[in-house]
Amino acid sequence: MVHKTGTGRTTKQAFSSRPTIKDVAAKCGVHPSTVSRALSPAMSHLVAPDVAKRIRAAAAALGYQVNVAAAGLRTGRSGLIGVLAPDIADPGFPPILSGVTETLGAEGYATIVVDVGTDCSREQEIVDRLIARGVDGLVLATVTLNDPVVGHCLAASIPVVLVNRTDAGRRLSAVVTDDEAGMRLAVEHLVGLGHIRIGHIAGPQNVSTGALRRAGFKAAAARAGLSAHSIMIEISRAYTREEGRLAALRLLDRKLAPTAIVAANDLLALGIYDALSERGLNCPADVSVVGHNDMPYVDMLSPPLTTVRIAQRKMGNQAARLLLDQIADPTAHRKRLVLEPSLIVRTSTVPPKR
Amino acid sequence: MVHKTGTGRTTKQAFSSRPTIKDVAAKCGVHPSTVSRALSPAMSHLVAPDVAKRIRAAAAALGYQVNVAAAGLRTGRSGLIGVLAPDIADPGFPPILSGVTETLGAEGYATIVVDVGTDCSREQEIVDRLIARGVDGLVLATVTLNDPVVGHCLAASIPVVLVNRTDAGRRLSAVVTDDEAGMRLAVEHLVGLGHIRIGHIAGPQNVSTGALRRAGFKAAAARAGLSAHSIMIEISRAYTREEGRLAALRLLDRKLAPTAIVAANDLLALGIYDALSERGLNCPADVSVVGHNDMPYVDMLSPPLTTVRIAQRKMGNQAARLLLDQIADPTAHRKRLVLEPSLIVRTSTVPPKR
DNA sequence: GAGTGTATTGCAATCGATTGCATAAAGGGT
DNA sequence: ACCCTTTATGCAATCGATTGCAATACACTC
Repeated sequence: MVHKTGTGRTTKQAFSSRPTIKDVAAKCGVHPSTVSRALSPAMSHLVAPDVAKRIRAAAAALGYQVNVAAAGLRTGRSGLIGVLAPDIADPGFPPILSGVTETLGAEGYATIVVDVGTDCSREQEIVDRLIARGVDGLVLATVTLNDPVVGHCLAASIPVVLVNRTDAGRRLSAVVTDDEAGMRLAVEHLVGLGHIRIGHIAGPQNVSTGALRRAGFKAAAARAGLSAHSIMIEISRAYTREEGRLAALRLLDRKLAPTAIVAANDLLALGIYDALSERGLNCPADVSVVGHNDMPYVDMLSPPLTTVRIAQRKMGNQAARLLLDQIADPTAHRKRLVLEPSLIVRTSTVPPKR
Repeated sequence: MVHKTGTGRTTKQAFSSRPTIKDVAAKCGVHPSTVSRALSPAMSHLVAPDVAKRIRAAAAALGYQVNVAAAGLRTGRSGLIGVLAPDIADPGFPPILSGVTETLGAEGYATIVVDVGTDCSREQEIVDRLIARGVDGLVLATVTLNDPVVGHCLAASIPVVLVNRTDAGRRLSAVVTDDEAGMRLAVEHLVGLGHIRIGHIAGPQNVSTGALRRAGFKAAAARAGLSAHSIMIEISRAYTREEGRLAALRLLDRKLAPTAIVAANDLLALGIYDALSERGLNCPADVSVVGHNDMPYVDMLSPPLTTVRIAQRKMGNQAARLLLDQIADPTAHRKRLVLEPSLIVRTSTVPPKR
């Protein structure tokens, strides 16, 4: 007769499995709901002070921590925020991320960071997965100008804040820097040094920073009195050092090469340095270079890079705050914060030769 | 009398709230459990092929996605992994993180990355919070040699893998590089160039990389025939550029300054560059410098940095794999993977002057 | 001492999914 | 025809916490 009842199953939960609210309740001889109330700041006024104290003591003794996932199931809030990053390995991004997690962490939220890479279809899927995980909000640092993911998020009516990059329709809240102002600073600096043939290596034109900085470059050049044929623009396909190198080569190989180049991004500027040494040219003697972002350690390059500094950490902080506001009041209208950039002059820019 | 009852509460869930398994079940005229089975690869063989197809179609039509948190409550698995990072802004870390998330993401896990900063007490608390969130495992890149958090994790009997840094007792699985071998490569390279007075800027001695690299430096020097008083060591208090600068100054200000310095970390090497220019010295002419980690863009420094390359991404991949194995079989014994470093020779190292 | 509050606490439903067990229907063998 | 498998589906408990409502106890007023 095989009457062996399930073995090992009876262990129930002995082991070192985490204590639950029931364990605390049992230890105190009260109902779980009382424990829940005692431990919730918002509800603790409903339980007798001495009982509450006893419960808190028991909870501490047992090492009890509320199961956030279980609580979230009931309350509908997971305390999770999804962050989509274009490329974590880009040194320009971590400061933004720091800012986001700092502000969010202070409010008890944890962040799930996903490195999207280039693949745009993946982006949609990633957002869906995060929503399935029950995130309370999303921070997107990846959107392209006409990104389908924007409509997708709107349809899901989930709080979203864009950071660094914005969408064409401006349908979502965003924290960005003034891309046009940044380029104006760069161009005015170069014109002030005496440059009259200036090149620009633009970023991908389907992301706002690429398009806006290019427009800003053109506007600033015109404003500074440079004619249309004294500026030249090459568009890179990605914000990478290699793409920057390729675009810079195209610029340098023109009949009338520029005496200064403004990059839409520091990584592109690194590529310019590569291209220059490849062509046997010297920066800044032959060509001045201006970057954008002031990512960490560009002051250690040879030569130290003149670049447009943007307040990345602050950008992250403010994006997080905007998101928190939006979670607190989902009906609130979308907002747009624009941070002012500043120019950090180092030694990659000098007056043109003779 | 304030008898206003909660308004707006009755909304129930109309809105655009996500569909649940019940909605799918209703639409197909089957029981939720059937839907659950149809949608779970492991259980779908239990439901009739045509019904399963109908269910999948309905789920797709409704845009249904399983609520991972709810499922996790029942199954006890959250699909979440916690990662503790020493400092996200350190360019050396993102590649490790990429590796971890890549491997974990492929298996359906999402990662919560927390930047711990310096504060050690915070670390304990962060781990507790992550456990409360129900993470299925932890990747720690932050442990110190005698970190109380190790015992804490052991007590919680939660799968943990250490990465890059290890604990003194070797009580947890870990993926690290051969710190001693790396220093041997550096020292042998310098000795081969003819250096006979070599300095070392060690990292904090309470983390394994700091202690092991220092030990490795000493061993390699002895092995290469350098006497104890021809090597000199300064210990930095943190892996930062500023601490590197300070330690380098101490080294340079000794009566008999070294002709070459090996840093335990590239960030420290940056500080050496700073200190050198501060003292009016030139690298490599006056002092050769070797870094450690080969973090991104150190090839663009002036001069390009000779450094010990470690396979960060691979380290991340393997740590993730180890963690997955440990989750699959919690009784499995702890493992230790040691990756071999290699030396990348650039132009920051040359033979000593005359 | 009845009436009216007010302060505490318990009860039970609920969130969304999973899964062991029971049941029902269909197929097969003799 | 009957019994025994298989196969497919439904039922209901469960995971851990929260919260509206009900119930009890105690205090206070007149």
